[in-house]
Amino acid sequence: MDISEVRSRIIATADGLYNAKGIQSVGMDELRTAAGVSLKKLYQEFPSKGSIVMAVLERRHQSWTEGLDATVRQAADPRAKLLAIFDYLAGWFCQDSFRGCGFINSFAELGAVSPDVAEYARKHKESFQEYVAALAADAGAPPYLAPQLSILAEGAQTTAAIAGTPDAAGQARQAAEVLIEAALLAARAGSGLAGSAG
Amino acid sequence: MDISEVRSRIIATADGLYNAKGIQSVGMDELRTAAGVSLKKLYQEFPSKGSIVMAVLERRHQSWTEGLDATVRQAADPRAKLLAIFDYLAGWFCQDSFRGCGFINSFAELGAVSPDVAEYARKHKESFQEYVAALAADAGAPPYLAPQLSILAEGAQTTAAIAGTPDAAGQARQAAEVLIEAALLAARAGSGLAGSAG
DNA sequence: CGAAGTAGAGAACGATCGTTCTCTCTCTGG
DNA sequence: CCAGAGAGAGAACGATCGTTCTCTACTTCG
Repeated sequence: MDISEVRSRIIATADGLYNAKGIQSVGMDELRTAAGVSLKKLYQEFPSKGSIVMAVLERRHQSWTEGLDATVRQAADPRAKLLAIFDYLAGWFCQDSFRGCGFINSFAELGAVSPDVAEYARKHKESFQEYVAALAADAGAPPYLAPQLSILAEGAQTTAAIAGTPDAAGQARQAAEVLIEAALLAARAGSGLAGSAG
Repeated sequence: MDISEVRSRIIATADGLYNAKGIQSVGMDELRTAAGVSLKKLYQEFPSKGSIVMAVLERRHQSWTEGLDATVRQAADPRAKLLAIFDYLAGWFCQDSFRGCGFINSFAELGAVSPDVAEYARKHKESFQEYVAALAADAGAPPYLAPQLSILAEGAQTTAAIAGTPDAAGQARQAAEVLIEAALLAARAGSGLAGSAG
């Protein structure tokens, strides 16, 4: 467990530094100092910087998934769960450490030269879309709603990051309300017709 | 004019390389070879790599603005102009060279360490939002519509880049239709009431 | 023709990167 | 008390980066 403690401390430190300054701007020596471990131990735990990057991405994925799900679970009904996605974003955007989605950033930085990073970012976004799709299905919405909400969430992240303000979360949430409303109306109308016809 | 020709050739080459491989992954020597100029001439035209990056950002901003406006101008009515934004995105996403929004990417890569890059990315996004706001105002939509459509456009860009498919453009366009419809309905209802009251 | 200024090619330089090696110190087993 | 394994600190290494310098060749003007 001690060996795991130092490992997770390295990953957590790397996560913070990579988020704050970008991956390529943080050298192994800076990470070593910040994590308070020897360079030898660092390379004992990880064979290369690339493997640290992948470990950080895994940590981010887990953190995002758990945090999002915790917020969504607090919502009462399926429609509120869909909107809770944007409440989670709002809380995230207000953190001082927020500098945009770590997967979008790492993809932008390394996606073209590191297939592993590109693939992991793709899978992360795919899993988010599937998560939204499950929530939308629970709400009885037609399948086209999930990509729409996912795109809104992605856009809110980059907009908030570049603008430096959390406004985009609320704006995206209001847009989501409209889209959900319209999709549910269409579904009810569609299923009603189909139901009466079937 | 010849001095300007070599300069623009350098910028165009740098744009292509930076887009394809990321800024930090492209060295001055690679740029020199690809542009077919001597290292001396390169540093004669630009004092540093950073200034080339800024010149590339300017070129991207101009290219984006002109391309978008050309597509928008072809649309007949204000509502179609708003939707034309997503048609422009669709065409862009289908290009082989598409690797995401260059401003999002450069912000992710250098925003934390280069205030100039961060500021330019912010201004670019701001100008896009103002452009959308003007189109939305022409359509008679309430002011909240523009940020919603901007966020959709941003999200479509990152989604398409990471997923590697152009699907997001169409999905965002459909969402935009719903949002525009709802906003115009609300505006007509609101102005109708206000007008009858005033 | 001859001299001088200019441009190109690439070597060179200092800095920094990821990674490895060395040296020293400590801790443990007998 | 001692021998040896292991860990920490940081020097060292090769590669690469951005940037500058050198050397050569060509061109142009008198």
